[in-house]
Amino acid sequence: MKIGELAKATRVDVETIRYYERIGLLPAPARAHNGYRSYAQAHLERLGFIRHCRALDIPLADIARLLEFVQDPSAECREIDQLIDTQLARVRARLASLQALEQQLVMLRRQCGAPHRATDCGILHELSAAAHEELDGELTAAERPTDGGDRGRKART
Amino acid sequence: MKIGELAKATRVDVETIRYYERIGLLPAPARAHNGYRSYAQAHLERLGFIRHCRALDIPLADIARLLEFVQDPSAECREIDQLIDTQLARVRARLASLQALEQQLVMLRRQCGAPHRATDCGILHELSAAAHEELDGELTAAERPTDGGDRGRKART
DNA sequence: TCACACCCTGTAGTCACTACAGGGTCAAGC
DNA sequence: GCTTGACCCTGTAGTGACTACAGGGTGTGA
Repeated sequence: MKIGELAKATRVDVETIRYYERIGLLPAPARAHNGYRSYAQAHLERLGFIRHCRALDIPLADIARLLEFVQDPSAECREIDQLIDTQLARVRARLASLQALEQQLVMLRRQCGAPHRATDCGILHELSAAAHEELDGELTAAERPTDGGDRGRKART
Repeated sequence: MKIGELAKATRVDVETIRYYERIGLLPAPARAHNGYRSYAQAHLERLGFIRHCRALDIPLADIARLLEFVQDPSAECREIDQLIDTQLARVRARLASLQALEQQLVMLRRQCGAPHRATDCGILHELSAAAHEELDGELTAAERPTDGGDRGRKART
């Protein structure tokens, strides 16, 4: 099947499929006479696996590890458990952080109700007030944006 | 104060401060005779504001908007409310998504308890089984990784 | 003087995509 | 046969919010 067909079958974007191939997550398929990629059933299954993992927010590096286990019948299940446990911990940490965030946003939102000027806006006052209490640890569970924390973080070894 | 001092005072990384200056979020400060940046109190306050917003996961573009309101005393509070409401909605959507994710991971984790081989791993079977039920909409609330959804997404206009 | 912490600019990399440029292929319709 | 639009290709760059590094300058205490 051609890449567009695979994309439709798995609901993974064509460009994402090519990206996965480029980074080695998905093996390069055979090519038709016209240079088009020609995917087999194994590719469909593998991409489905990948997609399922992505839906669980599992990082690509971990997915690669899981795929290794799929290929290695002698591997121990323990590591797989650990991967899922790690992911579960990540999700839970993020959940806790977001719950704290929500609370803070709700409280912040309460600072402003009736229409008035920006100068009188409780939200801005609250956000600005924080600047003076910075070292008092006012930002507790939301001390750092944990969501974007990995954006620029380099795992260089 | 020098950049390192500002970084320490606000707990924002030196490189992040320079990044904020580069993108215009933080005005360029005066320079000492040796070319070093020399920050005033206003910078400290502004950066504190920014940091507080970041801690609330507010995107930089929205923070820039909020900062405009701080500078514009005649602006209406309504837009500030909307920004916070939008962010609150984002956080809540993400919370819902993560909660669904957690449930799925918990159930997935249950597929595996006792030590055994990867071939017998219920987790792998479950992740692989999804590949055959792809079009049945098994991936519900976690249909797409919503967290990374903005990673490659381009808001090109 | 030396060593080390800090500072500078500019560039590139992280993560997981996503978009685009420029060009080729295929098939249906005219 | 020609046109058109969908699909395909490779290679490159951009997204958002950082983060790291190269190469070089400054300041200060020992």
